[in-house]
Amino acid sequence: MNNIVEDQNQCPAESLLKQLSGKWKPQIFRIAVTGPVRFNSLLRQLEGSSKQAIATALKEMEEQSLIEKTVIQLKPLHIEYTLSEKGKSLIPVFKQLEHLA
Amino acid sequence: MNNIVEDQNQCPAESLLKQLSGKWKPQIFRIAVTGPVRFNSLLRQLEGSSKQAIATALKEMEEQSLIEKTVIQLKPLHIEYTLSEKGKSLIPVFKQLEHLA
DNA sequence: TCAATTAGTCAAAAAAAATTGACCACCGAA
DNA sequence: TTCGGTGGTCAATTTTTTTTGACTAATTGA
Repeated sequence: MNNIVEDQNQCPAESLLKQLSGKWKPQIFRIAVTGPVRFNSLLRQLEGSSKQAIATALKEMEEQSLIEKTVIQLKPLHIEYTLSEKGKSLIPVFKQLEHLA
Repeated sequence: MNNIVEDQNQCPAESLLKQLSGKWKPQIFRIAVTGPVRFNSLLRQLEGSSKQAIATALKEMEEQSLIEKTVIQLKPLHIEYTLSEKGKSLIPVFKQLEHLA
């Protein structure tokens, strides 16, 4: 997924485009725009998805620093995923895409 | 690549994002912004690409109506690919992405 | 006539992405 | 103590995407 050395991107948009590519990432992003997001909640909202699908998407988005994972509580386990600053900076791009579509 | 029936997209940005996904499409798009583009010229510009790679990307972008194929001349064969209106409408999105990157 | 350029196609193989289904551990409520 | 919810992991398989390399066919310039 990630190329750091091999990508000497002549095309700046490309890397951001790649970070949002994948079957579930755009939908997760869109839901995350509205507020913090939880694993099992996503699983229920995204019909046709699976634990694995969600887990992979969240992990990659976290690695790309699009979202941040926060342990809210341990005792009854409660984890939240939130858009990072970088993630938030992509909101206008999404808005523009939605405007076009 | 295309889902028409199965995609009842809740996520409008998603389909446009998918149309620009693929290893070579963003780069081809970016070059096409600067003017009409030819097959072998792309092949030379995009290091690491191949005829097949370029052909597939161009074909899909044409199917998605992002670019238009025009036969300029037959006798010495000359074909050009140009951004369509839909393609041009994505330029601001690209600009925004480049601005962020 | 030979070489290069134009713009491709086709099939096979390799690599990457997505799906499927089993498994885990912990907590809380009934 | 069993059931449902929390948030995952792992391995195997399937599907999709990308790569590789051979092949085509017409035209132009030397």
